[in-house]
Amino acid sequence: MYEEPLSSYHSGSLISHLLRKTIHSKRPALNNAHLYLPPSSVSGAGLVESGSTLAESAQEDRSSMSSKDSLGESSSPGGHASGMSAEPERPLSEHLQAKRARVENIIRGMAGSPSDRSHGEGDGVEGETGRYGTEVYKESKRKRKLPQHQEHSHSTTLTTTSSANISKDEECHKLREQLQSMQRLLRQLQEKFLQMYDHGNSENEEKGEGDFQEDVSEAQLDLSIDSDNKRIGNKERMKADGGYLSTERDQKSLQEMLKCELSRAVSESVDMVFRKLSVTLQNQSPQPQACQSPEYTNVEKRAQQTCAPELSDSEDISKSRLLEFYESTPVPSPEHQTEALSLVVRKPTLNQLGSVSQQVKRPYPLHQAPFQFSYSAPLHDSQILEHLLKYGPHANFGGIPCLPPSLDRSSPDSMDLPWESIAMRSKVSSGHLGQHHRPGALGQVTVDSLCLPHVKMECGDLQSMAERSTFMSLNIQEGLTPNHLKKAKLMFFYTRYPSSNVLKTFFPDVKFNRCITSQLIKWFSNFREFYYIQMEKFARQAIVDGVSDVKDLAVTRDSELFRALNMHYNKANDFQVPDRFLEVAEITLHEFYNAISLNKDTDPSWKKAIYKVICKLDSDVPEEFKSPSYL
DNA sequence: TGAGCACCTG
DNA sequence: CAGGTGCTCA
Repeated sequence: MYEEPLSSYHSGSLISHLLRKTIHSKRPALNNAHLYLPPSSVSGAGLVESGSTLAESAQEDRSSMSSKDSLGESSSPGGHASGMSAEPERPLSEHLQAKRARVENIIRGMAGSPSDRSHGEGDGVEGETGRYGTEVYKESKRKRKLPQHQEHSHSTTLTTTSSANISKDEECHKLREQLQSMQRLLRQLQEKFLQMYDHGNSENEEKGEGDFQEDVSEAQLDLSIDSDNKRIGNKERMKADGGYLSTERDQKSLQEMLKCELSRAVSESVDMVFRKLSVTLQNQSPQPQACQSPEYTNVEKRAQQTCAPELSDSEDISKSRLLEFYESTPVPSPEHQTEALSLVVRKPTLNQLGSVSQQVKRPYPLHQAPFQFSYSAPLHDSQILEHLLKYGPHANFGGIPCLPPSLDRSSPDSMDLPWESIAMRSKVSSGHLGQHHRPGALGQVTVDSLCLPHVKMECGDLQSMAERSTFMSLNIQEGLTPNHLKKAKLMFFYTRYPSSNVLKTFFPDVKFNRCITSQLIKWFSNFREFYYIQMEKFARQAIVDGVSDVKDLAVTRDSELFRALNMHYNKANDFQVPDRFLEVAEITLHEFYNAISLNKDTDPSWKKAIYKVICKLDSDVPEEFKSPSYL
């Protein structure tokens, strides 16, 4: 679809990536399916022999697998995953107004968003964080050390407000290009918006049943996560009211409204920026009179607030400079902030329940945030717009796991990683994982892990140290968090015997050392222990119960055995356990059953043979888990 | 010798 | 889940 030809910052790939994400409403249930081995064929020796073949055939078409459990995705305990809480009734007009306001907020936010960012920008930050890696575990030191780079760069920007030597034409040209690309993106946003809206409508009218599509359109429609957490989506409410058709007209009008707002905002913001540019270029004064003009719209006011000192800076008004220009914007007064911060992340979702006053709380100057968000991946307006495209200005950026230095930025993958991810929140501060976490919803949440510069700007807005540490924890970790544990447990559904390399690959946000590695290995060891204990227990129980044939021992999602395992590794039950795990569990159960039946358990090392079998049955862990922010 | 594992224990 | 222990293996 849409590609950004002028883009020097991957917006094209980002967009297509997002569109892909959107299109694939469901993650493939098992993209790493292994050859299924019927229990009858599982004699220990045979399996061991075919071990390597097994691994190779892991890529085989899954159709070769017998699907005893047809429950598959649909067996997901559906309802709970919607994450929608009931909302007190609210008049439709009010709701529409709220949406309208949100759209305006987006646009205002866009007006103040960084135009671009050079790839070099992150270097300093990364270098800084990279050095922390050393053996020592003193987090506090780390935190104190980190902000330096930012402080430096920002104060530099703030203080050098003179002598722009570069050709104004060139400058103008660059800005124009950026603005044009921004304009295109805004249009894209608009189209996407309406497209999704329409799509969502038809989907829902056809199906009448909430599914991922609805989730997507809902997420995109509902441009903000209301701070009071009371709202539910338009459609949700309509559904509650007993149908869509009756409210079709309202939706249409809302749609029209959105269209108008977006069109207006696009032209306004572009015009405004051009105006601002010309004003700034004319009088290199940091305080153009235009700023005071009362007739400016809110959008313009926002931009005027940001227009102050910086454009005159520098030998080279590069993209990164422009970004700093925005980032170093002086903290606006509260009454302005309510408008200006709309684009910006205020805080992790959990505490987004907070009041509007949170928006104006900024205990630290932007550039003096008491802790650092290093973002190795450069962030761009396109990314911001993409995020808005999906989530709106208030969407949760809380899970932003800035790419750890360990991820080589030169690697093409490092750019992609955040997009593959799910917002992660440390259980330390968030309690439980959101209910939204289910495979089908992966695509929906991916962009939450954007590393937007605004996050850095807003870190001062976080209210509690707990939140800050949560944010910190999203950078490179020197310890394992409860979220890592949870992730490890989910990984166990795929691999019972992960290699160290796998662990390193799938915990990229963890700074590995001997201790961490052994801890992770220990975790999996404990998982296996529980797993095998359950297997033995249920196998013995089956024998006691008089089960005479292994074929009568099936492991389905209804099985007690599965419930026990699921309770252990997936307590919140918000993860769709892969079918393959059920198969492996069944094989394991059969192994135990057979061994016990044959009195092999008299041999003290009788389990070893079983272990040998089971360790061959590991699957590849899905790519999503590679994201540092998964969960 | 160290890594990785299972097992036992708290 | 982590600590300790003993075993195996490279």
